[in-house]
Amino acid sequence: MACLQPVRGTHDILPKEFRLHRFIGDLAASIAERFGFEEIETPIFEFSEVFERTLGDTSDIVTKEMYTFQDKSGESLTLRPEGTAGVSRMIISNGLTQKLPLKYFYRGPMFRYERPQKGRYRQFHQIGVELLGISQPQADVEVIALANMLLKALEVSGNITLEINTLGNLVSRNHYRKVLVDYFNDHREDLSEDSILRLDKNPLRILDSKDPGDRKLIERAPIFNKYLDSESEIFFASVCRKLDALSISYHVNERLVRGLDYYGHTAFEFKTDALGAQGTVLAGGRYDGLIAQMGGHDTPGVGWAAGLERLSLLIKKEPTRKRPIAIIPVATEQHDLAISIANRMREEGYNIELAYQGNLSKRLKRANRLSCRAAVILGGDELERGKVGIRDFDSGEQMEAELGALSSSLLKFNSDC
RNA sequence: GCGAGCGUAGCUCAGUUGGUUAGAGCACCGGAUUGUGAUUCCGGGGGUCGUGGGUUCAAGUCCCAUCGCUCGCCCCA
Repeated sequence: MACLQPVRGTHDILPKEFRLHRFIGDLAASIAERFGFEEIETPIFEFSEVFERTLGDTSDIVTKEMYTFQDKSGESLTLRPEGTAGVSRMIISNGLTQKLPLKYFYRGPMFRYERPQKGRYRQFHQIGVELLGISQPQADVEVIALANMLLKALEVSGNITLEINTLGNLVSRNHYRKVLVDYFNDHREDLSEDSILRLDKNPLRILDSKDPGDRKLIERAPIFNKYLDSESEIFFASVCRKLDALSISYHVNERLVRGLDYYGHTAFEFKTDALGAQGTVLAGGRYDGLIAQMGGHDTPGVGWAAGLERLSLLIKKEPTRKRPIAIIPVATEQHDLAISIANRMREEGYNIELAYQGNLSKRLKRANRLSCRAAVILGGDELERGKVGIRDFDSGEQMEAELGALSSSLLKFNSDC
């Protein structure tokens, strides 16, 4: 029986949910297009090195969180855990750094070997954008504005707030890290077990700790802003000023950090309180060091990604779709006619449900259940006079129409649901 | 990987201190109505009670293991 279950953390996407995914994805693609971002797709697996190289050997991520396996030739492959590394590899492989700046939108499944939680799965789906080749704050603001516009268009429920922070440039960040490590070392005995480990592996992440004891220490911890050099300061101020100019509201969260070394300057997250512990709906930042770290020419980049599963949980209104019209033969004698009328109407752009089987009552019942707007009823008596019945499911009225002028008679039944 | 809670029909759930043949609503299928949907009435199919083991005269109920789900921790690229 175990084999008939989906693998832990994966799930089937049935039509209702799929419509929602497509709605979000299509809307995102179209808004991205307004900003000049073109949609691309990279493979859903890469040589493991693509991801390992970007992550370094530091964290749990490589050992614990990736879907890594060997293929038949012995190559180590990894199902992509996120989009940026693949896009970066694509840019290097195709020599696209000749044509900077590059603006890409992508969507598709991602894989992480994690324990499932609310809005968090082993196979999940993301949309994302990357803007490469621009080291000025305009790029950061462009991608944030795009994200903001998308969330607004989606009319997502829950209080979504934009939190933003700067991680500074490399010099500032190293300086701050040193100060932070010193501070926490002085209070080592008060740190949680997890955070003592983080002190060595990833000290900035302590600022994100949920442990109440840690949080007290964090409140009094040195703040990043004070250790920014002037370049970092000017950069962040410029991002904020431009957001103000666009009337995009944000909250500066000095504790907002990123785990990996290639991140710098802007980091941002759109968060909601409606999803428990998994409150980040859309997150991104500047990753100027990434492409160089992967072995390409030093190329700045900034982008974000958002999970469709989480976004879906926040969508209030169902996406609409065109209601179909049913073509219903009364008896088997009309089946051939029905299928040819159905196809003709489809060629003219109508959504047509052909009633395949059952008596008239059942066919109508089924058409009704499929939320058809109307039914074209093909009965022997009417057809002899060159007519068909048209039943309006909303009003309950039924009228006759010329078979030859069917298409125009159906025009008024174009509606969404 | 760690912790807690939960697994009874497609869905939501009931099932007494362990006691005969495991129930309801919704959904589905059929009929009333073989040329007219939603309403109504009548009927029907569906379950190895997540799985395996144990205790017991007797287990959906108690115990152990395992799988899964949910929420949280770690991690969050």
